[in-house]
Amino acid sequence: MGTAERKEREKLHRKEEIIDAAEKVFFDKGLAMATMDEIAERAELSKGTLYLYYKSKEDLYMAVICRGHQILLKMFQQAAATGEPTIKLLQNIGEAYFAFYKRHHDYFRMFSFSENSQLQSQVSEEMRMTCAESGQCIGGVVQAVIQQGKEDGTYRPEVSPLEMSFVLWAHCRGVMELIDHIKSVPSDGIKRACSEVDFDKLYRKSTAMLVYAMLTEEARKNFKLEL
Amino acid sequence: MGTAERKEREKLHRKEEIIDAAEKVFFDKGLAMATMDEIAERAELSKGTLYLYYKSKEDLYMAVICRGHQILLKMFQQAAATGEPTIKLLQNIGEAYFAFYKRHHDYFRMFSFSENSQLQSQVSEEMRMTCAESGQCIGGVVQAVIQQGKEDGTYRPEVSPLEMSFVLWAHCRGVMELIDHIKSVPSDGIKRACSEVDFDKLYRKSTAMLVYAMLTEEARKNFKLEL
Amino acid sequence: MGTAERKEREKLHRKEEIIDAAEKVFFDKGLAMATMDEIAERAELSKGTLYLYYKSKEDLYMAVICRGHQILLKMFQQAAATGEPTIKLLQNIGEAYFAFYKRHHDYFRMFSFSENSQLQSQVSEEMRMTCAESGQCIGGVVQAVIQQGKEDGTYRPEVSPLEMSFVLWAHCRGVMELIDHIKSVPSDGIKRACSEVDFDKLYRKSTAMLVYAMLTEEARKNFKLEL
Amino acid sequence: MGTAERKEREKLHRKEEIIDAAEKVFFDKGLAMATMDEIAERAELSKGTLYLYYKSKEDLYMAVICRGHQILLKMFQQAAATGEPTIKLLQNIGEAYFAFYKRHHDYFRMFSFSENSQLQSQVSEEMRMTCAESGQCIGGVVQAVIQQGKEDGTYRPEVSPLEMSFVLWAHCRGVMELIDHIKSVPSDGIKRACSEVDFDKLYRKSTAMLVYAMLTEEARKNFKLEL
DNA sequence: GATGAATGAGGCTTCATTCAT
DNA sequence: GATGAATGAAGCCTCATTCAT
Repeated sequence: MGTAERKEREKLHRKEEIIDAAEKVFFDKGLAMATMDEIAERAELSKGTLYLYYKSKEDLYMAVICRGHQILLKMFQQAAATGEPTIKLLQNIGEAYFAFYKRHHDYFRMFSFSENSQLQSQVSEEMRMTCAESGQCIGGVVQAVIQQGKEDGTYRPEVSPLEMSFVLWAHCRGVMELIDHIKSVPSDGIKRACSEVDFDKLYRKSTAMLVYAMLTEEARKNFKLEL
Repeated sequence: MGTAERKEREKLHRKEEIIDAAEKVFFDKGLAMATMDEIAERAELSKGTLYLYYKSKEDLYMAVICRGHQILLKMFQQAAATGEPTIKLLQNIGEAYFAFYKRHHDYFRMFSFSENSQLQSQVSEEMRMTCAESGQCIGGVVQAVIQQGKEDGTYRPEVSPLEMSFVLWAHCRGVMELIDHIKSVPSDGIKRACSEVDFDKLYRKSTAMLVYAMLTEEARKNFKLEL
Repeated sequence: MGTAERKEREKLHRKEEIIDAAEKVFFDKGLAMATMDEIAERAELSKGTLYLYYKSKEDLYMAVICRGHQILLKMFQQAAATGEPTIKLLQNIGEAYFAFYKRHHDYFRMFSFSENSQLQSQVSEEMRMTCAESGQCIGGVVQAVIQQGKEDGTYRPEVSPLEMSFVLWAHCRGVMELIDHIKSVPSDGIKRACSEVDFDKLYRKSTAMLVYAMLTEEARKNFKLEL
Repeated sequence: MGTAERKEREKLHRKEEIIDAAEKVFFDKGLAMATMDEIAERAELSKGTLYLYYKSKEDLYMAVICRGHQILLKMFQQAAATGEPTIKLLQNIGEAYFAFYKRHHDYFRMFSFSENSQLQSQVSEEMRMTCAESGQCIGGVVQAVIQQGKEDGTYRPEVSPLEMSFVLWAHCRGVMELIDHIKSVPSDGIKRACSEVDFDKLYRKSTAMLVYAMLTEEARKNFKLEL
């Protein structure tokens, strides 16, 4: 019956509204400082209702993470679907990740925080799974592109798509975290030392270094690595 | 007079004892779940005494971070002082970082967590400075080695030691964080997919990829990059 | 709907219950020594619930003050509504204030304490306003009576009701505070010196002195001032 | 011996220094918010030393009160020693009290607070006595002036110097407390209502009202009471 | 006499979560 | 399904006072 469907739709819609409110609060206050009261108020719902849809504050936090995953996934998928040569696709993805960091700064920071093991232990099994899956999808896009690149002779045959997707993902994240940290830390010492560093370029360069190492001799001919 | 000196020494010693206790609790419970009560009990001191030496729980947390920095710094310094060729030295440092991750797992995790901006905002200006400085020393070791390698023709002239120290540091951290995360997440899905991945090797490979990209043509001849 | 009304009523009732408990504790221990624990226990509520109704211990203290204001206001209103000649009404109010001091000793003391500026700074803006208003109502009663007396020729035309209400109020309070202080201080020296002073009479006499000064020549004829 | 004397002098001097520091802190923070740490720091002494000279924070507070008493006493004595007619002397004292309120605002407020019975119960018997005595001296000056006025026919024979000194003292204090309260309370409502009240004049007027009532018929001829 | 490190009791307040309506 | 009042466990931190040096 349409009734059940409608109910289901409404339920999903309500869940989205809650996340709308939650993410604003989490962005602003962080997990520890956020309160269910504030989220409820922002969602124009009672605190009790929040618990009707999410088991705990931590689950709600992870639900926001999941939404972030969806956004990033979409960006990756678009980056990988331009029909350009595979070597360009990987660059596109790198750019997409950087764009995500810049445009969705708050999500990016939540991603890092969400791996905290104390947090994980407080999240429901179910939500943890959901989130892990949405995270894997993202990695899947990278893997697929590398696989494709292997097949068309761009990447060396010994390259493992799974491994290299890990490496690229971890690398990019590590570099962006560093950039983020340096920019946010109010240490004049560091800031002065880094005044000449162009972090945007550095991100691209460093990623290119990894890609370069994966290329076949043939592909390297068309790839100019600038340090 | 010796009296003042002794007092000073005892004060420092007491601070160390407090950190001894604090780190055990933080390792075990994380910042949020750790309580000053437990730390005091473990240090066999009253809670009030803790506050005589550290301004807040967060400051104490950062003091533990600083100790971790010291440990890592020492490991980096030893890795860089073997007298081996510069190309080896960077590998040594990479290995040292990985060894640190494995031996001092808890410190490593605290490092990541400590960059949380909510936390930073609760730490006293003074402690934030202290910690930032100890962190910079570590980077300094890497920079120096790269500089040395540039001078002896191992690394390309266009390599910037500051930039590359950032990249290497961030890369290694990113990869180790990923490894740590995959290992700790109880998602069977990921685990199965990764069952064949040798993470130790992957760490080395990925780091080598970056190093490789930095090498001069000459140096590459003696460097075998395995993917 | 009646539901909302009932809820509202219950809420007010709960607030009253909390004040019931709080005033007992404040009377007994004073602000500094009173604890929210004890108030909660006396109210048979959890401590958290207290904070659902009052923002802080200080706000709760002021809420008790407000109740005291209500009591005094009622006493003043009754004293001013006997239909007696205006000269008697002011005496009635003076008597009412003295009766309040004797019957509601604890409230009286709290009134003095509540003007402490340290305390005021810890009270919420909202509560401060509420309390200030309830205080002003009391003064309003005195003003009205003086105004009435001016109009019927009892008090001199140059008498300002606002000013004289201030003076009478302050005078009475000052005298009662002194009496209270002398009685409570365990200094034998003072006690002996005052053994012959009839404080009840003194209060009346001193107030009469002020009233006398306000009277028209005409009214003075019917007013016997005893010193 | 001179040695013992010198020691005594030094001890007194040290006690004064401590009060110097303490009063600054109490003026600034009030009793509850003041800490022995801050007082010690301001006195450039260790906390332990404070306790060598004063038994408790409360005792120290009362020691400051005593100093205030001395100041006021001196002002009263000067006011009463001008050789003017007795009717003027009482006015002088009233003016002196008002001047004290204005110049030594902080002492004045402490006077009020010091009568709090919770505080009294925490003060040492010894200090309480000392303070009570210094307080009585002040009243003594007023009494003496009234006595003198009785003898020279200014005040009615039935006037009791002890009682009237109480009344005048209490009255003045009550009026000044009210003025102080109105000025410090940030309630616009009250402020607007009082914008036309000249509090300095009101203080004088109200005090004159009391004095007027005490005068003999003869004396009243030369006394113009303005309301 | 002076110090200042150590104490430790205890206060206020916050919030995630539940449950009766 | 929605509410929101009530809970109650804990947490961080303060500070007057003491005492060994």
